[in-house]
Amino acid sequence: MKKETRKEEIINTSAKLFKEKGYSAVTMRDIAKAMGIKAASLYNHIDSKQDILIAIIIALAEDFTKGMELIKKAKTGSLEKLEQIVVLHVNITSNNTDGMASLNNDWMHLEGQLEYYLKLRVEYEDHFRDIIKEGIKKNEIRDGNPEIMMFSILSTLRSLYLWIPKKEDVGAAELALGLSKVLINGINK
Amino acid sequence: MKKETRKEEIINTSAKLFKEKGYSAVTMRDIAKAMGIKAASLYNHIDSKQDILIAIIIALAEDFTKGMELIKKAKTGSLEKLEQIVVLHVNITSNNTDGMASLNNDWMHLEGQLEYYLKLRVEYEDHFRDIIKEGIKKNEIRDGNPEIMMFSILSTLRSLYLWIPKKEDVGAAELALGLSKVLINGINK
DNA sequence: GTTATTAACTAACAAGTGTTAGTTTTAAAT
DNA sequence: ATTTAAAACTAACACTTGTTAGTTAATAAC
Repeated sequence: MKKETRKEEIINTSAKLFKEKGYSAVTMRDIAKAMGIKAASLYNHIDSKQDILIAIIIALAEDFTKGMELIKKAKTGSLEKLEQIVVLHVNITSNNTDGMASLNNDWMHLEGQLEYYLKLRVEYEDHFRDIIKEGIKKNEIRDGNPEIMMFSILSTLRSLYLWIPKKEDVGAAELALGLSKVLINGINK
Repeated sequence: MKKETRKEEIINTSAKLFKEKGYSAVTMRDIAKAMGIKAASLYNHIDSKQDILIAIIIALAEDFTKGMELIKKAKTGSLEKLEQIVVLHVNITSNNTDGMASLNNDWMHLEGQLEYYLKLRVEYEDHFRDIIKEGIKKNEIRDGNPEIMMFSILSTLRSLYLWIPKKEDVGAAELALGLSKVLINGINK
């Protein structure tokens, strides 16, 4: 655990505020006040408000891309791959619930990097869908609408940032296991 | 279909813009421009920007509350009740995808009615959880963490507003059916 | 055809926005 | 002790924000 730089402090403080009110509703003065300094002082460490948002979102998006690369490569079955995706989301989200709020809700306020972000997201979803389709073909996954399946699972995983902070008692491993069970086997007896 | 009043036009236009950029990033001038009038003219029909948000969110929240009342009363099994909840979400969301974006993402910007909104939401979730717990007790639902089950299903249903506009070819009934299957039975073969 | 009523307009306000310039303090290096 | 660099400060800028006041145009009622 190396101690975070002032810049990282700004980014983390901003992410926390962005989670509460959204990027547009948070002012540079809000961020400064939360750190006990003046707004102008922030500019000794960052170039603009926009740069803070980019730092938060792009780092996370690339984490997901890297994780998906590994899962794609693995020579495991479709259901194991889906379980690994669940673990990926639980892990990344556990480490940065605040940032995940921006990734989910404030990506449209990206200015220079919007196209890059969208590219990463589309690729991620394409790989996700491929895993499901492959599973259906190999008879490991029930025959159904793969679009609905992906939407359902991904919606749940994308909402984890809201849920994890409220359930601190549930460990990451336990949560991933419980989620995998529900997402893969449903709730029907 | 009675023709919508000017006030309703403002609310619907606003909801559409709020969905794209969020409440805070949309200005009264944006709303006016989208309607081909000047910002000041909006105030002949509404009292404040805040009132627009309240109109969008509270109406939807009360629709959900009413729907849940009916489902709660019904003398059906737990799984049927869950299916009815899916239908409720699909129907309300299909009729107002734009408004659902505000309900999900901009509720924290409610000023006078925030507590009321939160009360409705907590009650809704309480009833939802009760249905799952009842189902487990009656052996209709797999024995597992009811909190995770509710979170998973509700996350999916709350994301419908993102998904329905992209899949216009899938009808409401068909979607509700496919979703129920996936949420209740999972994807495992 | 005059009168109300509705809904648009122009102009402006006070407060808040991100950001810059220039200066002072703090702390480390020589 | 002096110099240097990092990080804080004050003050201000140009612009945008929600909203109000006062006025004019369009529509319906009599």
